[in-house]
Amino acid sequence: MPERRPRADATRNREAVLAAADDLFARCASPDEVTMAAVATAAGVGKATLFRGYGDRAGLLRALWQARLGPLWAEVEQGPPPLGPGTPPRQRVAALLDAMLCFKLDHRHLASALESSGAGSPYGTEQYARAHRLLRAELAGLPGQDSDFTAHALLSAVRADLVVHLAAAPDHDREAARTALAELVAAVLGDPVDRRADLTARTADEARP
Amino acid sequence: MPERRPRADATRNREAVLAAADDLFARCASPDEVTMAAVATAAGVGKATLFRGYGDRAGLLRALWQARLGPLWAEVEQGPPPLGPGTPPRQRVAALLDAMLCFKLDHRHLASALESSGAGSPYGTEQYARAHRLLRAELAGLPGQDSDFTAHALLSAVRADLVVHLAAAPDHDREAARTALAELVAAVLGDPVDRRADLTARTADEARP
DNA sequence: AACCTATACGGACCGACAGTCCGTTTTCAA
DNA sequence: TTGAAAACGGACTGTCGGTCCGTATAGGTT
Repeated sequence: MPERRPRADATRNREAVLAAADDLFARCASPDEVTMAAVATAAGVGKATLFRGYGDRAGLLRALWQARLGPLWAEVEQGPPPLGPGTPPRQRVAALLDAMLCFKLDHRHLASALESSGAGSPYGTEQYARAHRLLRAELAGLPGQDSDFTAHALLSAVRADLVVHLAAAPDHDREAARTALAELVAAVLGDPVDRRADLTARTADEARP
Repeated sequence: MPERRPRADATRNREAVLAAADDLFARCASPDEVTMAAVATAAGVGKATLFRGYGDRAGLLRALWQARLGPLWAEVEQGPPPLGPGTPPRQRVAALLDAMLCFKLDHRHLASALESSGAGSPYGTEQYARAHRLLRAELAGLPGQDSDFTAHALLSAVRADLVVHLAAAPDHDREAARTALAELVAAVLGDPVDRRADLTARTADEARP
């Protein structure tokens, strides 16, 4: 079997569809006002081409997400610290969550499209499973609670629709959000340094009668 | 204006619809195989009666959720400790989250129906706003991080689809889940007792070269 | 009991959208 | 050049949420 490579027009159209979809999701307020027909038209392509290329709506969303997430994930898997492997667990977990928050802030439209109209719940997607496995593995090297549940809980703090909700607030501030998340992570991990300082200060305040 | 009360058949039908919907959601695997027509038929009622009574699908879901959640919410607002008011913040937050976890475990089908096919994201519903306000208020009385974000993060740890996902695992154990959540809450709140003990142990381990 | 009307009922109907089918066009290797 | 595999596109279908409107009924009035 000579293993033909795909035809030129096919790959060209794949690209066009992804670009068109990205653009439309960015432009529209709600993900589900972006119909498959609209994507097809915007990409200058027939509807069947969408479905042939991606199976269904959820497939298109997943592919688009995958394409955008690719670089970040590569950095996580084989990049330098603090995202890459070989980083001490505490720092890597913090870096991972910070990166996810930033990524989702930068790709809100896609993120919410994926979660809401995408494929029901994010749990059960391969993406989620990978992120969860990684996080759980890092947490397992740390003292403290049930690493499986903790990984879920940390990931849930950067879920797309929560991020979208936070970012939609009139007084939203990216850096403040990152700080708040970092503090949460530190608290959950029981960061020895911050926690000790924090404890000390609080004790000093409260102990004074 | 004499403020007529609704006709007897109207209220009877309202009940019937709620009961039928609850039953159907419990019986079906995925929430969106429960069509409005099916609910109408199961309730022995015309489709228009559903829409007249609840506006749209999301409205029906919300009403159903509200009806089931009512008792719990009443307990939170005016019941005895630890759920009711007057409880010390740490304990009340823990009790609230535990209660939410249990409630969602007991009403998985409804919970996931509400979140997935319901009305897109839970943020923006009055229900969520109330829970968030309450939690934030309790957290504000505690030292530590940004109480607004922390409230969101804690609530996200008991989101319906996460709970459903956890409960679907073959080795799921209700008590273990409650414990894991309680530990998470303690960590996030920086529970002074547990935390200090924990710190001591860990420091002793790590400090030794 | 007969009557009257606001209120509610129900199922035929509509528009929209995800997903499919099939005749036509394009690529590309021989 | 040619022919067949690969890809295309838009008309078509099935389903579902939601509406419309003629009909039935509750329940107050006489």
